[in-house]
Amino acid sequence: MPSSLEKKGQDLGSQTQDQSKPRDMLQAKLWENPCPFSFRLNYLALLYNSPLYAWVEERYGLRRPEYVVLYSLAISSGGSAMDVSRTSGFPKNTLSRAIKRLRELGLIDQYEVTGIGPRQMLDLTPKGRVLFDETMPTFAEIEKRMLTCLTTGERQILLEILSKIVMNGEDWSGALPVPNDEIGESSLQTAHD
Amino acid sequence: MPSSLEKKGQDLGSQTQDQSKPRDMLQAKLWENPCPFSFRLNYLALLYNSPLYAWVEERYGLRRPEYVVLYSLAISSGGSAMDVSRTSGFPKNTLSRAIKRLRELGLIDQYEVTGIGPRQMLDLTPKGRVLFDETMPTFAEIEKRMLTCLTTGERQILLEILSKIVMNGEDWSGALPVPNDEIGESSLQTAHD
DNA sequence: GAAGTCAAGTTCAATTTGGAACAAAGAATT
DNA sequence: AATTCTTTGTTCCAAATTGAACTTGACTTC
Repeated sequence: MPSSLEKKGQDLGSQTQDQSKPRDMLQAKLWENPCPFSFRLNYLALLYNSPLYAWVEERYGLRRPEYVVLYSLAISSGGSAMDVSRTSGFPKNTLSRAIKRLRELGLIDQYEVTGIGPRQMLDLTPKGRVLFDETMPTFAEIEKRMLTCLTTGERQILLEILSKIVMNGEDWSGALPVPNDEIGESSLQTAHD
Repeated sequence: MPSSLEKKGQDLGSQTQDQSKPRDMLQAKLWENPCPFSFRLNYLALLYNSPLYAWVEERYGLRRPEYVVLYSLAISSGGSAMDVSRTSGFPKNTLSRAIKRLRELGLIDQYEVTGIGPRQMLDLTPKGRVLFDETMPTFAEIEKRMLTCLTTGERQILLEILSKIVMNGEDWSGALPVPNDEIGESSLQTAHD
């Protein structure tokens, strides 16, 4: 449902002040945004994820964290819960529940490996592999469609550039700059608690 | 599918075996992923959003949907709840709550405009504008840091390409391909409920 | 080898979320 | 003009999420 943006290509030059507002807001977020890159990131991730995870849930009864675990294990040949957490952003207790359910469904197995602390290694069962092989093409197909409007060269450049940013993630993510911190008490009462 | 800058961090075996696995999963998601673009999208959005919204919540007591409303209204000079919903992905009831709280805090105003259905126009109060002006630079700064590893040309190209994909969003988002749909009952009993 | 430290995973409780039903204001159709 | 239809926004409530505390197992240091 979050995908019905601007059904008709109405001319937005009319300027009657209250007509095509949703389009205006999208245009503003695209072209008058102090964070133009971040917006595109979030917006595209949204447009991509929503229909796919809705489909997986409706058709396979797997919620998003569960499918994320399955997918992560599939392409990296196993791993631990913390691996999935760090590369997907879900907190470990959410993943703990997801893993429990996936095991109950017989989609993944848990190997107790001694010598690495309380860590437990996870991997797909054959059944889990079948489910992944069955669903993955749909994810790949939407990604393919998403990139159809680009030339082959553009697709290559895009991946290269994004890779660069990801690999430098440790440099920019983390500590905040907090421009006027420690001095300005902010215009708003810190109303939490 | 990987391009020229393959496997930069392959030499991390010098460390103990402790930290090697999460690295491996990240590398797998980067270079052996059938959806390499989607992963980068989600991963970068995560890395960007998490610290920022945590900061806004801790420092200003505003949760993410609330700040999203504020930000959206700020850069598009007002709008309706549905405008924000469609451009941000949050469902309308979540935004309804957020709007209510922002009004209670005196950060936004609600103008009843007759003649446009039940739609209500929202806009920032001066107080809301101050809060936006105070917080926005931090968001912009993180985005700037995120892009420091790129040349000016690369930044330009990146924005152009992403814009193209966003503008074609209606073409690829929406109906799913569902490769082997309608026939295979899937390998998993639809175990939801 | 015993105590302390640390990271991974689980459980619990409180909060947040979002689907569904509902209410309200125009617009469209007759 | 009356009756539907459509779109926006709100309320309700069940379910999901996640921070915090807790448990477990291994490594470190004495």
